[in-house]
Amino acid sequence: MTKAAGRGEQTRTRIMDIAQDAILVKGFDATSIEEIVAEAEITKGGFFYHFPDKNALARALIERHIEVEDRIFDDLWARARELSDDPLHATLIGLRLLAEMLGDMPNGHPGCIVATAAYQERLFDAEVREMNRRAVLGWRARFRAIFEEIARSYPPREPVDLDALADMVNTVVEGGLVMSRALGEPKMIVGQILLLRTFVKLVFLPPSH
Amino acid sequence: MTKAAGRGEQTRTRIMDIAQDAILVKGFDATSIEEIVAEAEITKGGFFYHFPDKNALARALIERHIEVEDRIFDDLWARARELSDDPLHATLIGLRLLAEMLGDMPNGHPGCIVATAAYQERLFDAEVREMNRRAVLGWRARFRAIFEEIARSYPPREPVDLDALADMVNTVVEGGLVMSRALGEPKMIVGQILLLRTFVKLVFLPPSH
DNA sequence: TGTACATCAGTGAACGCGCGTTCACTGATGTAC
DNA sequence: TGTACATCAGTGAACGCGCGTTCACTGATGTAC
Repeated sequence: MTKAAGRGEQTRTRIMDIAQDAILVKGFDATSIEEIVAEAEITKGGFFYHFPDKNALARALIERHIEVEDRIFDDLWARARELSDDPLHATLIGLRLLAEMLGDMPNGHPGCIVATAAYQERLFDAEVREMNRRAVLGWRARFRAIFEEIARSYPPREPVDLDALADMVNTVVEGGLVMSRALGEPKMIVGQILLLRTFVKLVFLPPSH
Repeated sequence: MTKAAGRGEQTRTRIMDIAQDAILVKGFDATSIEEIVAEAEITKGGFFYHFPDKNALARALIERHIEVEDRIFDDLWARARELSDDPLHATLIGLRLLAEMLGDMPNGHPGCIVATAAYQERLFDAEVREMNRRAVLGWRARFRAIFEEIARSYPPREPVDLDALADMVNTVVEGGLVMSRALGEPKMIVGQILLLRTFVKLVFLPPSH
């Protein structure tokens, strides 16, 4: 649509980028408009030209974050599907790609705005919380469809709730982000995703020996 | 040690309880000293009699939270060990007890202070971050010992990194907390813990048929 | 048993600073005629 | 092609309010003699 973004659009994006980096490190409240505009090299008034108030910035960030995350999942599973037609093997590849992507991020992955919002509930209005909820439900539906397809070809060796299994992907991502932040070991999340991959393999793949 | 807590000790504990509830809902910054002392029915001055500054409150909360969480794991696995001498079955029982405990919490589990701190890094000093790190490493060591014992009797069906598996317990707890908060479904975390239990079973238990 | 002093657990008023928000104004770019 | 006007993307100064922190003082409880 917008081929070349205008000056305003560029500034708006710059504000959001700077704000996101800071918020993921310090939290929403601890990130002042003052420091954002200083780094963006505009004045406070300029900020309020782009966003009616600070909450509008939060809403815009969450909205964008959800879109980006959706696109990442789309891309990874599309690439995985190119590498294997079998749904199970494609998903095992997808999980490996996901682990690689999280491991390749320089000085640690950014963390998840959705998680930040979840732990700072009262800061945001009902609309934001609902956006968050629908995003998580969307991820559930996405992975549930994938696991359903797998289960048709590979009957699970133990009864598993496919919704729970679908949620598990994001549970491990979110939990892994929290844990590797707390540990100060950005690579720790890679091992967690690969372990989830082993679990998926064990659930669906028949014993080979 | 302190058999009957004195008046001061009681007030201090009340402040911490009130603060913890509020912080888990709104985040640290969004929780003002003013609202804490209002609910505790003391004045601001009273707060600063107990804590030199607001960061000292955060440190005390994290310290206490880690102790409580340690005790919970101790208790659950001790009870599980009473119910089965076999390390694998005891752990499967322990995970079920953990799921039950998280599910039984009225109006949702409180969430994890460690996670809050992880996402609000810059608010806290190096000491707090180090406390957090050592707590997570402690949990890793605890569960690694358990899984090592299990692995001696039940050789894993797929090669698994025991440190990663040990971390997985807390990854699923933390991730489950984030996800069930985002979803507004407090029970969702129960399914995630039970799914982890299924994984542990699949990794160690030989095929029964 | 009564008195003097010290410590504990606060009160209550004041302060100042940062932060979000407002608003009148402005230079540059785009559009109509 | 030049002029008039409108819109865009801000500037810069001011405001006010909440929040963390300080501090002098105080009533109740504990301890020494």
